[in-house]
Amino acid sequence: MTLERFESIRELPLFAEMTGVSFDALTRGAFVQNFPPNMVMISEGEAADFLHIVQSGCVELFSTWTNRETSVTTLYENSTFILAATMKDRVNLMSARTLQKSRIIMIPSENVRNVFATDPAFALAIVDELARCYRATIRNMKNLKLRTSIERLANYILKQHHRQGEALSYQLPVEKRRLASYLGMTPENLSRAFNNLKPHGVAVDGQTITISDKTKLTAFAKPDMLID
Amino acid sequence: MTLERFESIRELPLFAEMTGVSFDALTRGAFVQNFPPNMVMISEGEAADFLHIVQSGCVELFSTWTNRETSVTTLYENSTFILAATMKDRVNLMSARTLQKSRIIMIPSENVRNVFATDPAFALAIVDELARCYRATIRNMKNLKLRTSIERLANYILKQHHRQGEALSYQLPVEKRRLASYLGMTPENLSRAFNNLKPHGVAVDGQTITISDKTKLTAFAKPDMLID
DNA sequence: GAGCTGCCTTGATATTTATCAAGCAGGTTG
DNA sequence: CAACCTGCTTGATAAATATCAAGGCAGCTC
Repeated sequence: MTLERFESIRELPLFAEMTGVSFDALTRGAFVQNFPPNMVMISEGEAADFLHIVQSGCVELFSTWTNRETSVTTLYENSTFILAATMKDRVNLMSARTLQKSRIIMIPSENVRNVFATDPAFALAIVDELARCYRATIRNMKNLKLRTSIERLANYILKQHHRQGEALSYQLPVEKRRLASYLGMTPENLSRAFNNLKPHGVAVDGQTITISDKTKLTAFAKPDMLID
Repeated sequence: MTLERFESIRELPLFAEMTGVSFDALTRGAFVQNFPPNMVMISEGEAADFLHIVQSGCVELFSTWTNRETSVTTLYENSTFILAATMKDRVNLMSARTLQKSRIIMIPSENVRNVFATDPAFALAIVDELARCYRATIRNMKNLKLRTSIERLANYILKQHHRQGEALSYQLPVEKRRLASYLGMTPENLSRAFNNLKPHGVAVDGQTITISDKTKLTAFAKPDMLID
């Protein structure tokens, strides 16, 4: 029987098309957990025992190596994570921490693999999600390898502008130091990069970004369908 | 009926577990094509009409942006590519060129999607392959963001050493300029990076790498299960 | 309101990486 | 064999990026 607390995810693309029986099988043994901000929920190298879904709040995936750390991505409401490790029954390659108070749904990995084998609609949704995440990562890597840090920032500003309904003025969704890490630079350099973008039509005041000349910014950023 | 020329891939993990009927449906309309070296087979932005499999030879996936180019990965015998774009029916995010004379098997993307929906064993194999590629890309990105170019080279040398049966002396499998691009640096810098590794137990002569002090090299490279 | 604290910014400097310009070596070709 | 290629290397220099050290500012706490 489907518990009420999982209703919120039933309509997500990943679960919408599967049968009710499959959904019940999937959520058997699943649970919801509340986390305070800045809490490491998952450490890289651990077994992926649960598929995670952000019900509310915000989660950062990051990785470390010899005292260095880098932010890989930030996830918001309705995003899933740990899907690839779940499907392959392997350890996580990334760690996860909450950035805000967050509610996370956790579905036993074994359920995911079992239902995958029996419900074709779910299988299709899983493949779709995996392929989407994979392609997003390829784009991310192209961004890192083909652009300078200032170009990456310019394109980030344009993408956020688009995501926030084409608003010419908007708030950054994350702290600057995390943005810096996501874009592959230091916080100091991010500050300087914002200054470098002034002549290209960008004004910054705290968390507020204002695009004063979108044409100029676009000309500089050269956004690309196959990266952004 | 399965044509003889596709027998060679029947035993690959991606196709081994599916039914004969499914395999026939999959390879209907498929074909084999021979390419000379240094031939661009696929350009990013094009529709992914075929799933590609390297039967023999060697293929480089690469990407370009505003007159810059970067090598993303190099594929050898029995590797598939364009799988994510095939499953999502989207354009390719990367271009592909042969590095040597190569035989490529091309399977219509529509067949792949159709058989995915009807053959659970194939569906499982597809997900496995996608998740594997996705995780490889995450590792690649961690390598790029968490390490300097010299550290990346040191770990590359160790990985090849392992791949080539722990041989302390071996040939680089690709040209140095492509290796440089793969590792996210210029050919000039790759040369200098090799020089920098001399005191860490690496000797280079043309395409031949010799590890003279594996302990020292390993201490410098700090290889990591979650990256390499 | 005084004093913290954490994040961001700025300036000075160092390191890393790229660019530009020769030059070299091995293989190919006329 | 000489004249090319082409890819690699080296040196000099420039650009990009990181590090270190203050300092500023907003939001807390007491």
